Amino acid sequence: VTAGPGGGRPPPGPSRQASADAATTVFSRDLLEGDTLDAARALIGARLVRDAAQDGQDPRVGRIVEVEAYIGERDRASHARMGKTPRNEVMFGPPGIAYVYLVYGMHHCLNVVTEAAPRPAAVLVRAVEPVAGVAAMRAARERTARGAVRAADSRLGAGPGLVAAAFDIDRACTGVDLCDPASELRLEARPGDEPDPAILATARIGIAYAGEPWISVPWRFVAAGSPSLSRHVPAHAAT
DNA sequence: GCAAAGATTTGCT
DNA sequence: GCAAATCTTTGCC
Repeated sequence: VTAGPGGGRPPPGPSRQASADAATTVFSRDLLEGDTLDAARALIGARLVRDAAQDGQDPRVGRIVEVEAYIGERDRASHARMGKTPRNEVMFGPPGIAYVYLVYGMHHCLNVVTEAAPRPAAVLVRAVEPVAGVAAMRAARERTARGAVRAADSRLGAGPGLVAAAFDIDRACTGVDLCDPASELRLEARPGDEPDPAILATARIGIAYAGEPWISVPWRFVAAGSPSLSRHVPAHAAT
């Protein structure tokens, strides 16, 4: 395909105009198979990608800038704390799979399953910085909100429920292999020409029910200085 | 079978 | 800063 700037639509078939774009690579499943805290850090800067619903539209791409780790049955903040249930079953399976749940009866949250089966763990994608497909993200947000979305472009994915809304993610996405380049919803590696993000670690958000030490463990990771974080980062956050 | 609570977001005071 | 919106999942009777 030799389409010029703003040029034609991609051809049908499995080749996703691979030659026209800067080389993108799938996010390696190996990075998700080991320690979940390492996996969480590795996901900062990676891309969340959703293919366009129709030819001629831009795919949605978000740079992951905020995540949280939920690790094992002993983590009282994790959905795995009550053992395997119908809802959390996928957490006990292989890494790289999507786990999506509904929270507060209205918001969906996307997790990436980590660690080898049968260890239950996952990383919650809390915020992304829009990179491409911004119009599609806003349109999806407005469908969910059933009204105008006043947020700035940089804030379209600035929270776990907002990531799901902007990317049309719901529980039907549970089980999708996010490391499969053929998946409509997937992860891609940080572009090679982008520097390593500076990462800060803080306590996780919204888990006061879990008690200590789970409330305080620094298992939330953010890309320092991103305009798309769900919340402000404490000044003394660890690296 | 029923009650309670939740890995959130938004808008109003 | 606080409360409402909204419904699934889980725990207990």
